[in-house]
Amino acid sequence: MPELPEVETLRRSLEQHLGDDAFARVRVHSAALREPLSQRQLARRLTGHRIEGLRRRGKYLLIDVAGDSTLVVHLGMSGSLTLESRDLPRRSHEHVSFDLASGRQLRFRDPRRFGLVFAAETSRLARDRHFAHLGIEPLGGLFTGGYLETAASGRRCPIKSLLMDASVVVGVGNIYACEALFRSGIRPSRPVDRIAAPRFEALAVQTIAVLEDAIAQGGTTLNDFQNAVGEPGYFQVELAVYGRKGEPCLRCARPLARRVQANRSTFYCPGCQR
DNA sequence: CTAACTCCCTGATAGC
DNA sequence: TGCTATCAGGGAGTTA
Repeated sequence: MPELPEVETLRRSLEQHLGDDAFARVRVHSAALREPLSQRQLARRLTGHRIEGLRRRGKYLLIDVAGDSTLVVHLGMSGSLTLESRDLPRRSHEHVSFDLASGRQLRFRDPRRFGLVFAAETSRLARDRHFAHLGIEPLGGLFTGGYLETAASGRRCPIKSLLMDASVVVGVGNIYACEALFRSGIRPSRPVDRIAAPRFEALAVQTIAVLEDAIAQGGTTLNDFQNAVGEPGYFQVELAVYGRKGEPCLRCARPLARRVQANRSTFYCPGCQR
């Protein structure tokens, strides 16, 4: 389940291994993703263009090419983007392949097809409908307790919903929301209008901390996450609450609980989190 | 406006 | 062994 740390891990591994390269050919094998893939659009914007840089916005990976175009990739639930040998046979659920000038191939694979791949004009990307409504980057220096408190004003939703609201702050999915709330001692169901300033501050600090810790470990690999060259992450061994229902809390040893909140599994400690 | 739901998809796993 | 049910969830859309 790629969240911000996994996408950042992918970005860094691509940056490291891609080097100076260019798109030579784009092939769409199956177009039915979250939004229909357009071979024509991808080919027109990418073919023959040199790769100029790799960026990330929330959970979106952005590959900028010469000529004011950007390849946008969202991994959804089960997506992967890997550098392969061109000779390697196509695997199931490989929806797009990008031949590179160096002879290698970049492949997008996504069994559950919640992912997204498209190309757009770089200079208009911020106004694209996928990005226009997005909130701030949690690791961008503006994410503070005060920011969260302001975002919460006038709202009464559970704090976990606020933390996972991409129009407030991007990149925080179910796993890291659970972990950040555990680290800050806040119960996920607590209404945002019942949280005082110091606790918002703790939550901002701990959200940043858990994301940075996960990036340092190359992300979390529960089932299938891998970076651009097929390596897994290792943060799963440091998860304190996610997936640990019934197991002892690392802080107070009481059994951890699981509740369904907003149709998502929420893991927390009934003892430590209030 | 907010909050809470539904849907999309397939692989892994549990239960019988 | 082989079936069926359940679960995983980001983001868009719908409903109240």
